[in-house]
Amino acid sequence: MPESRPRNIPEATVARLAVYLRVLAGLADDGRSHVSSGELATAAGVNPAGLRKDLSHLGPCGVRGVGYSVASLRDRLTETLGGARSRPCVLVGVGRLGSALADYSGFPGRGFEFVALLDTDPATVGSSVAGLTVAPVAELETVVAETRASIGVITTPAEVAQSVCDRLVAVGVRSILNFAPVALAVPAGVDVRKVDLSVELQVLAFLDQQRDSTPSAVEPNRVERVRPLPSTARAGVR
Amino acid sequence: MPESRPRNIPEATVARLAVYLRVLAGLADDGRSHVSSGELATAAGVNPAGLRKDLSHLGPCGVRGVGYSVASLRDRLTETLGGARSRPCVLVGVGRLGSALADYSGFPGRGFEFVALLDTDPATVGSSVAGLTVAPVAELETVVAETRASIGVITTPAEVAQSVCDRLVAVGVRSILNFAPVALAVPAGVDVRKVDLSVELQVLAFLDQQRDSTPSAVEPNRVERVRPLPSTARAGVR
DNA sequence: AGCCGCTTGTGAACGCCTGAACAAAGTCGA
DNA sequence: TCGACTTTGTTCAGGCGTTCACAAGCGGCT
Repeated sequence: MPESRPRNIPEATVARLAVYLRVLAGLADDGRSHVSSGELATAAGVNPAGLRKDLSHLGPCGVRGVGYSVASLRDRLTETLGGARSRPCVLVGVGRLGSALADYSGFPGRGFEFVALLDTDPATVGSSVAGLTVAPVAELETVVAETRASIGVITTPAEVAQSVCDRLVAVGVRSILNFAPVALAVPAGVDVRKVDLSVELQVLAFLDQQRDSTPSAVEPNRVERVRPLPSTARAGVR
Repeated sequence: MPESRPRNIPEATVARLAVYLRVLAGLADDGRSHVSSGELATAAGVNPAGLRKDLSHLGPCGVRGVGYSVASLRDRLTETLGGARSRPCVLVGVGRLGSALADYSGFPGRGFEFVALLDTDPATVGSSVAGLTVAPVAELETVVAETRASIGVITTPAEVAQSVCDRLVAVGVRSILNFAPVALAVPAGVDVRKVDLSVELQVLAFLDQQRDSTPSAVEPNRVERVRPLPSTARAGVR
């Protein structure tokens, strides 16, 4: 019985599960054997009730009156998130952002693993980044076919992002993480997640400006800790 | 009359406004004078109706039957998002990710501007990144006071992120963008946005795995183009 | 000058996610 | 062995965001 019943887990929940997994890894290193939902929630920066709801998506995995077993919950999350083996990822565009991301492959058990890095710059091609040798982007089709990569990461300039995306899709990549500031057009059946670092800063700047405009806003809200959202977190006066 | 009435714009809308602004800048460079909501929406990767709703938050700014004036809408978005002047940002942790971000300061009119880069590594301190000289992190308090920075960006290792955050908050920074994989604890009145690159990849890996587990899922959904969300976009079979 | 077509702006419904309160269950102590 | 406390798992209501669909308004053509 490989997968039990988690047929449809909300995307926001999946993102939080990954956070829980990281916290649990830290707790395991500290030698902890059990955790309560409250402690785990504060460490992850979420609401305890929400955490329990998230965990309920993969069936009962805690013991009432005691809490969650760190090791077993960690293993269960690892299995749910990453499956048995890590999925191979290809990264295109080994600039500063690209090489920083390549290092996130870090330790296994995360569900993904970089198997190839591609770039056009002759000065970068051939160099070693995160234990991999950078290959020329001209070999994209060959590399994807050999590694059977199903995930592509685009950290190229915006001008070439769409063409790189098209080539990735053409050779079978159906999951793409896009850091280029463009909206990629893809056929049905392809997942695209977009991360826009510039937009994140602009949003923060807007909130900062808005707060200055209203020194003491009408709502004296109080929040003790950060209240994370799918990918971003906010807390404080609005 | 500086600000008209946009007292409370949803955060998700603000993120999209930043995207629209970038698209408009490109259209202006191409010499376009007017755009329809449909064209702008496809370029930004959103729904036309949603785009109009987003724009409605800052009052009527289009002409019925014609569309939006590229230049005037761009100016209006610039004013709304960034205000009159760019807000000063301090970045702590000039690694690969940090230096990549520093370059995003790129051209002005984005609402933010890096005014200082800090790091602890003696090899990095003193070097020039994105036109700025990296200062030692020990001078954090002095630098923030001199530059009156109100936004802090944390691209340090996770171990020191909380202490850096505490120091930033102590000297008056009330908006923080956190790239370290930890949940920062901050007092009320401080905004924290978190970007977790590792989680993004894990979510993508999960979706990829889930799709493989269900070759032909129960729902034969069809989507022609990417359907973006606040910070991420997805499209395709689930 | 009047009509037609196009586009914006807005109102309402749908669905999702979040947050809180309640019941089930298991353990520890007596 | 029984009771009570602790903590999980679930259910319910509330809010937010997105989407669809229609009315209002403006330009261009005849």
